[in-house]
Amino acid sequence: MTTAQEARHQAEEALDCVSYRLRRTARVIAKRYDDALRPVGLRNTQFTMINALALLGGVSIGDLAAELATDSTTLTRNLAVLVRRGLVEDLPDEDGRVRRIRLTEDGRALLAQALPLWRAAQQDVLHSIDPDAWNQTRHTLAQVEAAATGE
Amino acid sequence: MTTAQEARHQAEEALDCVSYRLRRTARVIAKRYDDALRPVGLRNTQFTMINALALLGGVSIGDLAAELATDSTTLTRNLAVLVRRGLVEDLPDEDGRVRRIRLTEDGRALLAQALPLWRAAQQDVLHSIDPDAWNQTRHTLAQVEAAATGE
DNA sequence: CATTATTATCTGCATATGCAATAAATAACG
DNA sequence: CGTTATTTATTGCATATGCAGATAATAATG
Repeated sequence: MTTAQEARHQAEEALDCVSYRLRRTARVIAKRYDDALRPVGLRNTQFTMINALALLGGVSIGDLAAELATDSTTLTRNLAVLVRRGLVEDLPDEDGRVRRIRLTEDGRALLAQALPLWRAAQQDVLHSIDPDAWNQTRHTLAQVEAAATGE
Repeated sequence: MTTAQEARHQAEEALDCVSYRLRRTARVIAKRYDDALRPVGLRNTQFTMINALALLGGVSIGDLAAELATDSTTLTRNLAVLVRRGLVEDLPDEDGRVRRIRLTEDGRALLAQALPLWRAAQQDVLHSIDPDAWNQTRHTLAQVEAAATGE
């Protein structure tokens, strides 16, 4: 019979969906970091953007999007929130199409406040698993990412 | 000196953020599955909800939210999209506060169409890594999730 | 049984996400 | 040098996400 039992079996199989598992854990863990960063008024994504800009100041939106593996239209809007708050500024480039993005002094100061909060959350999460587990997982994540984007 | 070099060092450290890595890979992989499911007009999250409902028909929003580790307010809105499309129906319960959610016939039929598309994407992703890698990663994800929610 | 507490869901608000299409500017070409 | 192609960024649209607060209904209490 291919009806009820078969459908049930297939649905159970699909619970192992890689995308579902990743999105689910990402949601749960993001909440953890969001809680940790709340005192400085930053969310996960914002912390990541600011942190990346601390390393790549003066980068274009396209390059930053590639660096963070984000869609550039998403990044445009996410950055707008930080610009509105005075944490980031976007300056014109010689090339009239390009905007150069960089941290303001306020942005850099807030990042300094956020880093200890982030580090506490990070250590908390890492302490919940075997020391090697995160290295293996990070490696696997990088592999599936490369395969998904590289083809 | 604790200024430029130190700040740079800390920012590099924060690139290993567990939350960032998970969200990033989840984004990339979700896109992969979204592409695969586009022919049937379903997105990742919708496929997951419909699939869960194939197993847990007649469940309440709260229970389904707990099952999917999602916020119930998010689920309320995500389900509304599926109800609007006639894939899901929500019926009143004896308890006047509770809504019983279940698939419609159309929803069940669409899931049947979606499953082969999902399976192709899943196999594609799994083939990009070592056979054991996903088992290990899934285990690690479950561990960090449990630690983050259980405390 | 009336009052209070708890529970289930939904709304308002803000951010996050990406596709399709647009606008603006530079680059390439003939 | 003018036309066409390409590149960079933005907007319109729709879904995804969760916190705070509101609403409605049941449960607990005295």
